[in-house]
Amino acid sequence: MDPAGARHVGAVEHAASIRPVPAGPVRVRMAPSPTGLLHVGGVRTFLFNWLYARGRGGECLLRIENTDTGREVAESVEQIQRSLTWLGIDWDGPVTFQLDRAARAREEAQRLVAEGAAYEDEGAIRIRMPDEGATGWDDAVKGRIEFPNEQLEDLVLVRSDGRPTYNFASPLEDWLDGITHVIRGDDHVSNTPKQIRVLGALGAQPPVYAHVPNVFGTDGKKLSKRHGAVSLDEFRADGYVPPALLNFLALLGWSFDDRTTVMSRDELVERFTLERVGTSPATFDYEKLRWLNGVYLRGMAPGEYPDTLVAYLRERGCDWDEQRIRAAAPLCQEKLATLGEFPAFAGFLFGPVEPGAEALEGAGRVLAEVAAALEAVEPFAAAGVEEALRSVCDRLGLKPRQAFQPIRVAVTGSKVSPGLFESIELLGRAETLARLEAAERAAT
RNA sequence: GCCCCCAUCGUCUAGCGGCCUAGGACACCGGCCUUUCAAGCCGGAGAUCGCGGGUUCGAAUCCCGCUGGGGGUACCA
Repeated sequence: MDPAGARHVGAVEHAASIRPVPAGPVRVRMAPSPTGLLHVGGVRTFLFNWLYARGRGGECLLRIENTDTGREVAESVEQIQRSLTWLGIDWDGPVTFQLDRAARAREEAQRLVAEGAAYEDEGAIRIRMPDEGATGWDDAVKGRIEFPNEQLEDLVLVRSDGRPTYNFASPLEDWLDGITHVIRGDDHVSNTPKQIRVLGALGAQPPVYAHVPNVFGTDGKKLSKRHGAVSLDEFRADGYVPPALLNFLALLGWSFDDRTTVMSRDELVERFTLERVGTSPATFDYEKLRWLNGVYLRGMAPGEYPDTLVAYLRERGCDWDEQRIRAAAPLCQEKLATLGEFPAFAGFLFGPVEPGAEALEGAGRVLAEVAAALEAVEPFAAAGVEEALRSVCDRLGLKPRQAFQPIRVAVTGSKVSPGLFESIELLGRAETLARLEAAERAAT
């Protein structure tokens, strides 16, 4: 035998690994299981699918991998759709369900039995796997991967109760749906040779496989509750905005170059390639997401920010006066990293405050002087307020830094707040004076 | 056990043999600005490229081994 040929072990089984690059349009699929809320790690993978398809005029399907039907499934499915839509990820055609093709799966399995590629075993149907050689593929992100066929067992295609298994249903559907690229999590690598074999038995060409790295929590373990928010819903509730999350997620396992971080949805679509997807798992960095969210919040147009803020607060069940929220928005836009911080930061504009006595210590005089000065300010606006406050400082020989802090605490109830003058303007003369007087009493 | 994958600052990453005395970003530290907090600007610290062998004139980049982590090994997905 030709020694050169013998060395190419894979060649023996290449019938199963030949994978010409599909010539037609790209078609990918996002395949969540309806078992709960959408997990950010999974969403990141869906995002890669979506970016890939949208970037080359392809299609992106949404397929629910359900094995069990249950009442909750419908809710979960809706939840998934709502979350993806919120993020700005859409899909083509109707949502499909794996279970809907159970009958077709059984037919195909029977066909395989008839052809001798599969056999019945205790009521189940198993596929015959080769014992020698190897099954491999050229992964679009990881390169060539091969598994010795002796590792492949005769896997069950259809359970004895008639339901197809995942490793049968998934490749079958990929084939039926004309999926050209399967972009999925790293954890599916070892399923791939099995699925390639299934496809081969079915007489189908395998799609291009691209296994993208998983996303881990801060301890290097699987992302879970104790790391913080994990579902899209939680991030939404915390006040993260879609473009920021989308941008952040895209950077988990993918990069455009050595210096670009902030990218719009369109830029991501235009720039995303599987070639630039990395191979090692990424850790979800909440701090960086927070920073990026702030970047997007600050970058919003003057009209967009208040709208977004109001919508967020309403969604959260907050019934504060809309006009006031809008008026407060500009004071907060550049200071908040998430919308969720607004209530704590600007709440003093919507309800009573309880200044801590320590911060007011010895400030009775300043408070009284400021109250008196504010009586005369006309009109009662930021510029006039500032002028009044500064002249009190001059008169008492205090540095603004020293004098403004107790005033801030008296008026906002906190040492950290939006700009003092603007805050006072918004609060109005009557309320400001009342708070100043209350604080003055507490200070003495 | 066996099979497969992964391994660059704390984190996300750039790097695909010489451009690297390893670049950027978040976080961190210091300064400026300043009514607080942010933001912004300037500067700093931070990686013997997991370890050990090779290959090469030259390796973070290629090869082998090891270690560590992850995944699979189901009539789970």
